[in-house]
Amino acid sequence: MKLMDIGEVCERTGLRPSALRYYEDVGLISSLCRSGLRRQFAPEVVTQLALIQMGKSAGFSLDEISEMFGDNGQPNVPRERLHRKAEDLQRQIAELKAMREVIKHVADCPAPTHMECPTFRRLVTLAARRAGTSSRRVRRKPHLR
Amino acid sequence: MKLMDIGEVCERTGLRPSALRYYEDVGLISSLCRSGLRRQFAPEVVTQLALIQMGKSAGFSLDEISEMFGDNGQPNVPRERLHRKAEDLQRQIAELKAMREVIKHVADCPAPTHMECPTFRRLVTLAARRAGTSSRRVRRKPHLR
DNA sequence: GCTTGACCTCAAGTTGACTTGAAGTGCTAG
DNA sequence: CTAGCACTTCAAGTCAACTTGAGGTCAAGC
Repeated sequence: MKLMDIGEVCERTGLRPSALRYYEDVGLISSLCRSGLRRQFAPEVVTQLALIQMGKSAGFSLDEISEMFGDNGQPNVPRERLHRKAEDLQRQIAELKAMREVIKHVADCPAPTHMECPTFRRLVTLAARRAGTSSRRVRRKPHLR
Repeated sequence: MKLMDIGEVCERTGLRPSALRYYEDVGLISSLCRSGLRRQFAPEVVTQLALIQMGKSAGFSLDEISEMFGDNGQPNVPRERLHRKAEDLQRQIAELKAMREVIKHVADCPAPTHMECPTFRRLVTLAARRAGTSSRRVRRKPHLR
């Protein structure tokens, strides 16, 4: 089980060193030891980081992610709670689908002003009703250098 | 066509006055006129705001939203671009579904450590592969008072 | 005339998730 | 022995999307 420098982890995950150090800081991942000053990571962090990236793009905050999969990918949260997360996700999926329909409609509908198109209004008001009931929050645009 | 005070718009949308003023500031919505100091909004802003909320919970930034539906809900963006947005959304939907599967699995799988469970690893690596190809970014947790 | 309540403006603060920069460490190669 | 490189720490900066707070306006009701 060969250990990796931060640079190698970066290469394999596409993340930047500063991000990995930050994740370690907040306890999302951990390095096994140091070689001199350098952090040494076990190969599993690559999988863990994949999980983290997935969680992020699903709209979970780092806090929620570490809640779901503790320091080593183990969930430290009751099943019931996880099932609620899954339901949350289900709701967010529905919202995204609604949004996709609206966008497709806008792209293709020839009506001069969408606010007057009944299909459009129906899509939006339906979606708005749902939006009120959901509490999903989603991550923001990362600052891409 | 009766005009509305900011307070009424807030009531109908669940948004806070400060948010509406901010949206007006950045040009997402606009008030028709003032009565004294008070902004007067047309009833359509309610629909517009629903659209905005939908966009946000779909992970679009306010910038992207105003790009998609200009100041009055009219898109000022070529169809082709909108179709790309729809495809983006499709990808994000797939990611969310993957995440949902992972969570469901974690909730129910009896394996002592998930990192060793083959199903888990398969789900994660599959999802990671996809995550690399997508560029969807998603809004962050709002600061709920 | 005075209070109350709903609005207003403007500047500054907050949050999460990093990034940036300055200054230092430690191994390797020439 | 020195240079270079990949790493290190730590404090401060950045970004979007608001919120908060101080101080002001205005119409309505007592």
